[in-house]
Amino acid sequence: MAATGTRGNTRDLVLDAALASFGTAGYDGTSLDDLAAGLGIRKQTILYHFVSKRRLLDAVVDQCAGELVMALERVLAESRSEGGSDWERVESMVREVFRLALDQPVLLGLLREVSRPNSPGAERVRTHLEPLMARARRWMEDEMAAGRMRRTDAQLLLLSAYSTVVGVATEIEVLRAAGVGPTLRPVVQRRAELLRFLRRSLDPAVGR
Amino acid sequence: MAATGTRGNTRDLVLDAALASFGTAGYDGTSLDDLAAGLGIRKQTILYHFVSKRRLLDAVVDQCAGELVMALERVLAESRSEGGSDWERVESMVREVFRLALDQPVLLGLLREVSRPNSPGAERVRTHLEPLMARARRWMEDEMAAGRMRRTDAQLLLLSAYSTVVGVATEIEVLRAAGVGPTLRPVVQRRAELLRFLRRSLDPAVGR
DNA sequence: CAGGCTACTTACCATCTGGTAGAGAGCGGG
DNA sequence: CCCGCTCTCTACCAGATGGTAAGTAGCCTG
Repeated sequence: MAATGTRGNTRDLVLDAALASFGTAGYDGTSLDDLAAGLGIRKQTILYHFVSKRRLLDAVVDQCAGELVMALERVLAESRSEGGSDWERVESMVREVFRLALDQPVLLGLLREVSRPNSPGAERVRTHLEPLMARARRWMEDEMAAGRMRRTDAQLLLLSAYSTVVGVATEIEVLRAAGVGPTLRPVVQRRAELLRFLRRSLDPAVGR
Repeated sequence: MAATGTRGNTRDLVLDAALASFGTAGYDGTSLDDLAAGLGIRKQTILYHFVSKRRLLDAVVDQCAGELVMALERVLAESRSEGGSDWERVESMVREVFRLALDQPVLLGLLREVSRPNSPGAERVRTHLEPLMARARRWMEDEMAAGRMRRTDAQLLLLSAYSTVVGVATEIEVLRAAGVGPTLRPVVQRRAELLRFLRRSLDPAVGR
């Protein structure tokens, strides 16, 4: 039948809508019926593509994590081919993450939702991010050993940077709740703070 | 009947349990049945004291906001009687908020839950915090006008500080999820960063 | 001791939840 | 032409959810 069915894009539509809903209303606050209704389809169509609600969340997380990893991979490759310094590489990664976060605010919502302990999907997001983190950590520790990076606790630094990004989600919402329009300034400020923090922690060429 | 009923403390027990559950599992993730079961009472007892689930959340928010306001009021009074400078006053307020947040991590959980847009209770928390914010803002603007405080956007600064505190909740959870034990260091670091940020923005006696 | 108030209970309910079963439409290949 | 595959639908369900109604035990007061 498929009223609007131009091939198999229903799955993607569901994925997008689910991302938005999970990111704003939360997992528990999202009902498959509402989700389906919003798309003009029946809940069973969702369950056909994604077996269960839980697996729908998994799929959403997987897609987002995939996008993130790809984007970072791309930036990393560029920066490497341009032969930038460690610090320039770190900076371009941070900028990319913030760009991604601002382009798709829903991503931040999902991240926030999923970074709650005991949240379904928390584990899954961790399995996605852990290799990324481990890799970054190893790289940083190598650079530290080679004296190209200032010595510090790599893991703690990475986690701190991570939660700063997640914190941006909170901040945007807080600002909107306070009636402040979608200002770019606080976000830019956060980014500047994070970069300053990282630079102070990592760049051996910076005093103090 | 009242099996354990030593006067009217059931209400408070419910309030505490609700705070913990709302703060960790979220509003939608909390069921009155589970909440009651955890206390060894019947759901209807909860509804007797708090009419509806929604109003239970309101009561929890009210109590927490009340505690916060009282704590801040107290610190403010102390600092004033000691005749500290503006900057010392700001610093003691920040320290108090962080102390409160670390003493009762559930508070941060609730704040996080409730600062989500469209969240029931978001509006209520705002009505509690708005007068506080407005007051702080007026005070700051007066101090700025008198030249005792560096000129800046007071509201944006306050909101930024607010979301930093909420962000601490995220950070603690992220760290625990990453297997890092309950370290105090990142929190202390955040506080130091916030204080540095505020000092740079406000204290006319600080360079740069 | 009757009456009412407080605190909590059991009984019950309408609605919503995620999920199962199975039918039907379109379609491509043998 | 019909079989089988993909996709979506209707029909249905068991359990959970928030909430209502009404009862009951203790207790204070007139």
